[in-house]
Parts: sequence; C-alpha cells; structure tokens
Amino acid sequence: MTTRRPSTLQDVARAAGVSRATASRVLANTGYASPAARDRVSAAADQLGYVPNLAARALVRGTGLRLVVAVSGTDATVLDDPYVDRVVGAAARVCAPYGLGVALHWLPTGAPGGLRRLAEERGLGALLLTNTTEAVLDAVPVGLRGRVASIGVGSALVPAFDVDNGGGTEAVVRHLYATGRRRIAMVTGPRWLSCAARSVHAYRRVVRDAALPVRLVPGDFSARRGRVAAREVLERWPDTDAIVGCSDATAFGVIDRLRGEGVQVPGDVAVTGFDDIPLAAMTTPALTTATHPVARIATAAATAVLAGRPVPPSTLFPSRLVRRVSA
Amino acid sequence: MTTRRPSTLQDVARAAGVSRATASRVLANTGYASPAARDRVSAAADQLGYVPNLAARALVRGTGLRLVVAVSGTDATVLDDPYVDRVVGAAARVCAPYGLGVALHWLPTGAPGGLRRLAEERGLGALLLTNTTEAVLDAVPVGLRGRVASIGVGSALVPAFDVDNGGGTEAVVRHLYATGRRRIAMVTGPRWLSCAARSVHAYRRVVRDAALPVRLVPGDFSARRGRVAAREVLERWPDTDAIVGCSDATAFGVIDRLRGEGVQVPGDVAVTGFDDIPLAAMTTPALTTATHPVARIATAAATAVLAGRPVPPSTLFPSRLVRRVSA
DNA sequence: CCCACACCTGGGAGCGCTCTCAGGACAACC
DNA sequence: GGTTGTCCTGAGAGCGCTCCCAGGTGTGGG
Repeated sequence: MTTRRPSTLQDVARAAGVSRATASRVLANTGYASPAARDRVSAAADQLGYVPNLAARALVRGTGLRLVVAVSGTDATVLDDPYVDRVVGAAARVCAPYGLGVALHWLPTGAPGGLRRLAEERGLGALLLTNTTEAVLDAVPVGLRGRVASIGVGSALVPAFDVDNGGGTEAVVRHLYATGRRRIAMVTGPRWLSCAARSVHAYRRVVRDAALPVRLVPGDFSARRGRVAAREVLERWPDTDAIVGCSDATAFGVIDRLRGEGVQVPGDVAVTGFDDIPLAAMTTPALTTATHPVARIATAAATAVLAGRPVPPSTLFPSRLVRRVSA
Repeated sequence: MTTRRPSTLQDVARAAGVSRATASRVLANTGYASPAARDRVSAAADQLGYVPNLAARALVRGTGLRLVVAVSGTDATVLDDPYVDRVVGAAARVCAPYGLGVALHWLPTGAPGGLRRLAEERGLGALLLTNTTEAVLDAVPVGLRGRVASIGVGSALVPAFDVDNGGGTEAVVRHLYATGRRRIAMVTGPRWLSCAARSVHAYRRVVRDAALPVRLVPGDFSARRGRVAAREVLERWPDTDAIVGCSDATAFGVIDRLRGEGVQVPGDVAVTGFDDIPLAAMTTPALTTATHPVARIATAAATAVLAGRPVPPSTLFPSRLVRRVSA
C-alpha cells in the first residue's frame, strides 16, 4: 500500500473525462451539467474517494473555515466554566457535517478591538458569542452581518438564543411562595451578565408582588461563592427561610454551608438551584431547580449561524421547574 | 468608516517597500531578513492590522486547518458524555494561539475506514483520538504520522496521554482495606475502554493480594448504571461493605440507591468515586474519590500533537486519592 | 433561414500564501 | 585577483478550488 496523494478535483475531472469546471459544478450541485456528466463525475469521485480540500475552497470563497465561539469576561472563572466547554462541544457537533472547525476565543471586556481583528481573519466563517454584553454586540463589524449569533443578549443585527431565566426564576420563586416560604433570599449571578439580570428582575417582581422583603447577595455561579453567600445571608437576615441559587453549583455550596451551620434543608431553609445538571437528582437532598437546556440552546445558535439567514428570530428556551426535595 | 478589504501580505510588502517573499520571511520568522527590513515589515503589518489568511497558508502548506478530536464508540452515551466536551474545550484553548479550529468527529467502532477518509481531508492538521481502541490506532494512516495523539491507549506510532487509573484505583482500594473494608465490590467502566480495564486490573491485583473476594459488576460511568449496579451488588453479595465506582457519577448513583434501600453510607457500605469532579466535595456525604485531571491531560495531548515532534513519550498523569466522608 | 433561448462545456484567471531558486552584495581567505 | 563563503533579496511557480465568460449545441418561433 503506497502513500497516495489525496485525489484532487483535477483527478476526478480527468477520470470522468470532463473539465475541472464541470466536475466542480456537479460536486457542488450548482449550475448546468448533463445527466451523463453528472453520473460519470459522481462515479469517479466515489471511486477515487475524493474529499474536497477545504482550505482551497475557503481561500477562493473568501470565508468559511471556523466557527469561532467567543466568550467575553474579565474573570478567569468564566473562561474555566464547564459551561463554555458544553457550548464548544455542541457547536463542534453541529459543525461536523459542514467540515467546519470550532475555535474558542476570549474577548476581554472593554476591548472590542479584539472582535474587529477576529472579523478580519479570513478563516472566520461564523461567530458565536457567549456571555456577552450589549457593548460587545454593538462592536460587531458589518462584515460579519448574518454570520453571528449570540447566546445571551441580542441586538437588532445579532439574533439571541438563551434560556428563559426570567420564567425559570419566576417559577422557582412562586413555588417557594406556594410552599409557605415568606423570607426568600437570592444569590445572584455576575452583574454584567444579562441572563443573571433577568433572573434578578424576575425575583424582584415576584417578591414585590407578594409584598415580601428583597434579599440579594452577589454570586458568580460557583459553589465556592455559594458557600460565602449562604453565610452572608445567615448573618444579615437570620430569619431567611429560602435561598434561591443562580446555578446548581451555587445551590450545592449554599446547602453545604447551611448544613455546616446546623441549618436543616429543606426543614429550616429551602434551597433551589438553576440548570438541572444531572447530579441535581443524585444529591441528598435532591435539588429542586429549573432546567437549562444548554446543549439545545448552543445547538440552535450554531445551526442558525451556519444557516446564515438574514435575520433569524431571537429565541428564548423555556425553563421548567423541577420539584425535588430541597424546596 | 468604509468596509475595508482585509489587508494581505502583498499590502504589507508594498507598504514596507519589500517583496512578498521578504515580508513572508519576516512574519514567519524564518530564513534571512535584514534588521531594517524586519522593522519596516513589522511596522507595516502592525499599522495595517495584518492578519494572515489561514486558508491560503493551509492550502500551500498542505496541512493545517483543524485539530480533529475523534471519539470512538458505538454508544451514544459516550458521545453525549460531558467528558468529550471538556476535551474539546481544552483542545480549543490550546489551538487558539495557533489560529486552528477544533472539530469533533465520531468514529464508529469497527469501521476504521472513517479514519482514512478523515486523514485524506487536507483540512486536517492534527488528530486527537479519545476513548479509542488498539484496532482504531492500528488503522491510523502513515500520512498522519507525528500529527496524532491519543487520550487513552497508545501505540508505537501514537503517543498516549491518560490518567493513571491503575494507580488511582489501587490507592482507593488500599484505602478501603486500610479502613477495615474486606468485601469490596467494583462497578466497572465500559469493557472495551483500556482505562476502565486498567482500573479493573488494579482492583483485581489489590484484592487478590489481600485474599479478598472479587466482586465485579459492569457499569458505563453513568449515574443511572450506578443505581442499577448498586442493586445488583446488594442482591448478589449482601455482605458487601464497600463499593468502588468507576466514576463520580456512578458513585452518586450507587449512594443514592443504597440510601434508598436503607443502607448507611459510609456506615454500612463505603463508596468511592473516580474523577473528583467539583461537586464531589459538595455532596453529603462528601465523596472519597481519586483525581482525574481531564483538562491537563487533554491540554498536554493537544499541545504534543500541535508541536508535532516525531515520537513524544507517552504520559500517565498521576491520580491522587482524595479522602472525604463516603469512605 | 435566422434568431432567441435554454442547456451544457472548458479555458483560464485568481484567491493569498509559502518556498525554491537564482542571483547580488559584501567580507574573508588563499 | 579569484574563490569561497554568508547574508540578503525578489521573481515566480504553484497549492486546489470556484466562478466568470466565451463558445458550443440543440430546439422552437418568427
């Protein structure tokens, strides 16, 4: 078995007895080609095991090699978040049939120049923004129009895909209220993240409508911060009877700390999470939480951006309350 | 602000008053170039915001657009595994400075033709195999020599990177023995995965050396299987006093089921995991487990494959016992 | 009979880059 | 003076593909 040079379009054309142009038209299924030519080219391509050279195609087309997942944030924790990996994984799955690669890119907050530079790279086929802000969105160059989507906040030009944090949080808080909780605190996500803001907004609304006190403690989705936040809640408002976590990890941190302080969950204080990660059902007490279909969201966003429609609609994926034991 | 055409090497060369070739040499830092030329080219590139066109480079070099992470397996659970996402994420981080993208590819077990086809795609710059078998490894085409690495099993041509499952499992089982456990069962990983086989091997060895009974139940890393396996262990060997899980998820499943049956953990039965996921410290009881530095392993593998050394050494990353409460 | 039109084809340019190669300049040695 | 070098440079040839365009063939209508 010799080390064969991969066969090129030229080889296929020669084998089929047509010109490169005709072979290209057949393979790309564009323009005219006689049925006979079609058959011969297809057969030749099959027999030679022809695989198009993506680099050449991208070069001449001027676009199309990578879908870049760009994450904004100043904080290393955001970049180390397994959430980002899940988005990248989902994007990679979507890209596979297109023969596209996925690249991960960090966008320092407050330096939108990075985006422009990214856009000027011809290798960039599509852009998927995550954890981003309005400011970054406004900096998206026109050249990328139709090839960008955002997970999180959107704009007139950039379609957004995200979970309905507001709805999920509302369901969670209402559930707490329905089960008799009246002094409900919340551990928030990072302030600059719109999804976190939506959760806070929903919490405020429900709590205000029910004439309950507002008790907010800053968090960052991590379990570590959850621990700290639980302690803070206990100190500032000792009579708190429920804590809403902005993520399941936060909720686990909260629960762990509460237990360390001798507080019963859910007996003394109910705790809820957000995300419904697989382990939420496994812990004791099993976590009451709201679903967050990350894979579906990322898949939808990647699909939309690859389809390249002019202005696809923004989509909010519903978040469902999952009642378990912790609340 | 007009929509500028991205500047090309030609533009840089013209601005610097040199030829394309010289500019290329300076920018690639290869071959001769006078200091004066170097300065002028660098300045011009800076000023024009020159970004090389990866497609063109890959085209002429004949390699280099994507690092493909290929996962073998017949089972959808393997592909849906967040583990794969973590590998892809780590690879994407490593690739970023190289301007490379990462693609995810599924390699059906028993159909190594997929690998050849993949290799013939010129867009393929490097290949990272995960969850793979010796058979797949043997099918790696010579054309990819030096551009492949494997997470898991290796071969003479393909360097392997993996966690030292054997060492980790040994530490876990010894710990169980040291704390008085004498009837230790194990929930294994998928049979065809060499890392799972190493764990089983280590378990067998330690247990045999101590003249303890061998109690193996098949698993697949999932919490769901852990539940089923726990029940099976209880039925077949009711006097079991420790269960070694092949993953933290499995261990959580086991614990959940045991508790459902009224069995105390670790009072009646000690349970251990493997991976030391962040949540292992958060649950009650906190999970005794062995570390599995997935990100470090994947990073090392991706780095090695991008460096493209002829025959990098295979590496096993140590797994450390983490003593918590469950065992 | 000629023209319009649809259908089909191949020549050829060119995407932006890398790399080989021939050759110039200059120093150091015989 | 030649003869080696070493250092530096630019012309030019492609990499494999897509797409424009000129040109061919047939068919039907004026």
